[in-house]
Amino acid sequence: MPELPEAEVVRRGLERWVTGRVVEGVEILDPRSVRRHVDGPQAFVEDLTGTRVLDVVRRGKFLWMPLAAPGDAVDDPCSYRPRQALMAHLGMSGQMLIKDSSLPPDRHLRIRLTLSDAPDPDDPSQLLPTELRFVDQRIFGGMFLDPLLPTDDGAPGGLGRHGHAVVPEHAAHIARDPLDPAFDVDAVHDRLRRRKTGIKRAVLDQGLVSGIGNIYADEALWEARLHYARPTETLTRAETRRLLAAVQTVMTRALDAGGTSLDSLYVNVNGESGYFALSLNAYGQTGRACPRCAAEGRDGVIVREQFMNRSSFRCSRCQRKPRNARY
DNA sequence: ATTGCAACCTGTCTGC
DNA sequence: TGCAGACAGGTTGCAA
Repeated sequence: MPELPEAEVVRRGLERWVTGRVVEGVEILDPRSVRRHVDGPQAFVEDLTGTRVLDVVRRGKFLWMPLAAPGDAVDDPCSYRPRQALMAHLGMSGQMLIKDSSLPPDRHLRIRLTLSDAPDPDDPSQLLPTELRFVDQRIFGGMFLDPLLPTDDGAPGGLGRHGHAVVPEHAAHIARDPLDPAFDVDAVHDRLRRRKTGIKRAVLDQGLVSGIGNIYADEALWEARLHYARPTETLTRAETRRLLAAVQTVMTRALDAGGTSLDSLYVNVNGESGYFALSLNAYGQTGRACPRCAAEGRDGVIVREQFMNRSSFRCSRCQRKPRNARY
């Protein structure tokens, strides 16, 4: 999927185009894209129709839109307590597109939301596009309505304007991500030290630290010069800090570039690709000289290996396999 | 607690 | 040209 930077690009697009609008119609073109909605796709249509989108929030790779119930007046957005949210996960190939209803249906269009009219903030004489389309080739992603539960950690769930201490039920097990203001590096280090596994497996665990997927795991490990099988219980605090700082800088740079588009499957809400793929140092770079080694006149090369049933990319020289490697 | 694996899907690319 | 197989940004749930 889309990992954290891609999800955040989508969140920003949705925040600008969808916040404040009423969901006037819901059309499900493929019921498999309505996930975990307890009463099924038809109830999803009924429960979502007429609600108003209050905000767009993200934690890790999960996106959600807190909703005002039909007819509820929201005079003070800070005191209104939404009871449910429209949850979305992009899976491996999900897209959220803002389009006008006059445009033809997209290939793999699964869910279509018709939105109330709203003026374009950049040009109030024009109306914004009328639809939010969920497009997903592989159907590993999906949308569903989820109750918002109080959270005991006090801070806002993910990034978003609303500071409610609530989180959707199905995002409650997701840890804070490295770009969350409340992200706690030392707390993650303490949890890492208590685990007995390899570092890459650990950073891909969304319950420990969220938002990291296969691309940014490999990029951050390369940046921090750590092998994916390094045992977590032997990490020094300095190494954990180095790794998580690498995650933060790589993700921030990716966000600035509009995300990583390896093909046309990841795009922002306007259908545009990101260009961080041009800046990848390790992921997908099999056989290329390691950029760091090359700069130092050394001969490290990027190799590809199978790990956790997926590909891992590392430098053969500056990310050597530790003797106590853990898989 | 950790780990491996299958399942959920569609599509593209490579080699025979 | 067809066909089989590998591979692709993720999450969940179950078995060992």
